[in-house]
Amino acid sequence: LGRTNTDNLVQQLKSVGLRVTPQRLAIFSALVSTDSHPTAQALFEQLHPQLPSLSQATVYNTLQILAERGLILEIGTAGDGAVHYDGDPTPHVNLICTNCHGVQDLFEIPLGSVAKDKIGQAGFKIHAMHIAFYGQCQDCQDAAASSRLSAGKGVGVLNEPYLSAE
Amino acid sequence: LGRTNTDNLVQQLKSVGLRVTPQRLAIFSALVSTDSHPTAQALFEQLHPQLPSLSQATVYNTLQILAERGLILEIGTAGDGAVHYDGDPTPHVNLICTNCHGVQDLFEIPLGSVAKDKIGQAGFKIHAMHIAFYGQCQDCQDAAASSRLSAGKGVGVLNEPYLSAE
DNA sequence: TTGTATGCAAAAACTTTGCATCCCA
DNA sequence: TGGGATGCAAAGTTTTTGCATACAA
Repeated sequence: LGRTNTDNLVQQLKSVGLRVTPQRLAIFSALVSTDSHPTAQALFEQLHPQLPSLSQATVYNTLQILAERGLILEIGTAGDGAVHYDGDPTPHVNLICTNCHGVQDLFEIPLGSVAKDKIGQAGFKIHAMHIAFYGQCQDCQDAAASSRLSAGKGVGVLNEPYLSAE
Repeated sequence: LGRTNTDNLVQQLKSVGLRVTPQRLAIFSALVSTDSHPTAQALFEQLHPQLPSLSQATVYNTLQILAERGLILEIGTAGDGAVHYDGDPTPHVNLICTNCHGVQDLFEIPLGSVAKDKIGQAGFKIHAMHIAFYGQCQDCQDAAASSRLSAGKGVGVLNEPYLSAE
């Protein structure tokens, strides 16, 4: 991994108010560098040989905080029992195989009647779908506003249209 | 719950080749009757008092098989560590609060620039989104075709456009 | 230096499994 | 009756927590 890329990751960490540690950089970098969608366990096993001092707790904590700050994306479950992570938080579609639990990405979000064609091109047979927006409900916003408890640096709110009409 | 409603659930179970047992009916019915998106644990705790013989394993197994057959929907994680279920498999958007982990439904799927307005009406502030299609990847289809191992009753494939353009 | 982040290990929580029994079709 | 479904309890995974130490800023 070149310096440029590492610098970029460092910038991102700093931009959301996180300290830059070797462990964080390793975890973040590994996730961003892969097209797979690993679990905390998988990342730990991948990194541990090179970074023997790394602990599982750190991996879990780090992934959680990176997702919280919007640097990575938490993918629910892929049908196995564990949480998977996606190093690219850019809005995109995941094609999740209910058989092998693999996850493919589709960056041109296909909508309307176009969906079938695009996804069909990937040879993917759809059984079910799930669309989720993560954020804060009205109640939690109200509670936060009145209690001032969550006055820290919050993550930004997406302001653009998330989906193109075609 | 009236007889009509129960009959409907019974029909659904039979239509996907599942036997009708008191436990299944109770679990299915409880999930369909609520607007919340409970976990296996939550359903167990809700039903156990009325159905003392019910075991946790049955709840986990039943939810898994109902989701497999498309009668209910498995929602990845809501940010807590557990799998949530949605009693309505009709394609719709979930608004998941990263603070309280509550899940709201939005049945008119808002797309394009309409998204912000519709979701804004719900008072929801979006931080991230996730769109997922579940199904079978090309490799698994090929493997199934050649080995004939998964020759049992499969779930149907969605054939209609999943999302309306507006 | 100061508060965050880490490592370690134990604990908690969630989920699956094996097997004998039961019971729906 | 026969194969699927259940209950029970134990085991397996995944994830969180507490606390002392280390370290980035």
